[in-house]
Amino acid sequence: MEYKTKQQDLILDFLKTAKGQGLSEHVTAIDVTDGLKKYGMGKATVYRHLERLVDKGIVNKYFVGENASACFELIKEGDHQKERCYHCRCEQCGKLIHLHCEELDDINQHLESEHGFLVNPFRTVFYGVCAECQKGDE
Amino acid sequence: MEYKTKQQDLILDFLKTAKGQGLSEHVTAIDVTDGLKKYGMGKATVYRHLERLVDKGIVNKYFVGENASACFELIKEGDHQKERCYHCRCEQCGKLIHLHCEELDDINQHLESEHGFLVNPFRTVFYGVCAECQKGDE
DNA sequence: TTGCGTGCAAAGGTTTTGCATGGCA
DNA sequence: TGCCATGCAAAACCTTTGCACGCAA
Repeated sequence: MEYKTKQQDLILDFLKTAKGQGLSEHVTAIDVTDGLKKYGMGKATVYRHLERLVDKGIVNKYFVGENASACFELIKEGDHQKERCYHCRCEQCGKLIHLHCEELDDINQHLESEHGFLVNPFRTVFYGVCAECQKGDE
Repeated sequence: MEYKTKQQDLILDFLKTAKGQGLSEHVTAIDVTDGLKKYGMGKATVYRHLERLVDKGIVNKYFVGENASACFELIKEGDHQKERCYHCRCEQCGKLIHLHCEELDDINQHLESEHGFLVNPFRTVFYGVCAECQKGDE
């Protein structure tokens, strides 16, 4: 049995509107904790809810960057069908790039048919160097 | 100036032979620490050396799975040219699959030419579900 | 002898857990 | 009234840092 609580809604709302709060789409548990501290929410509650949302398949959890903190992202409705969103992480400036690309869909299909591996695009992050940082290197 | 020490060699040897020690190619700092504890090696030394090896480009550091612990992997000679090695992580059984695939090289080229993003294959991990676990699901 | 490398312990940051209390059904 | 959810604090966990000593050059 599961109860419906204020905190539950607050966390979901925060994830939905994270972009408007000066944060990127990539939100750490700390971000959520800090953002909701004003409502008197404890961090344990945040962690417990985020974990539960991940289990339910509503939220995606992934790791980017050097630090050991996980990122959470709401999975949008459309994402299940075609609006797949891939992440590229620049190892130099730390920027995280969202991109939608059919070629990447193709490679997932290839991995599935040839290697039997079904890719989860929400979790997968490409590491590398972004265009700007490549310019800076030269 | 850099000194040559016993510990340095021990860590490199451990990475080279990790596979033979009941571990996969994917070794965490904890694995190294535990494996070399018998030689009286402190964990700080392990972390400092691993970081240095990463800076030198000898060892690759990447994150897999739920826990926040980093994995380290020796970069083999051939890898720099064509023997690129991609990682696939099964979200269900936790298995980590190494694979060499030209199609994946193609996608990297695509990301570079079309999106200006230069992928680092050593860091990039595909998340998803492996063949066996897909069978189990049905 | 110089000063980098080491090991220990302590600190730092993130996440998990225990427990008494509060709130939903 | 039951019992899940919450908040606080403490613990667990991985990693980094400070410091005195040891060892390579």
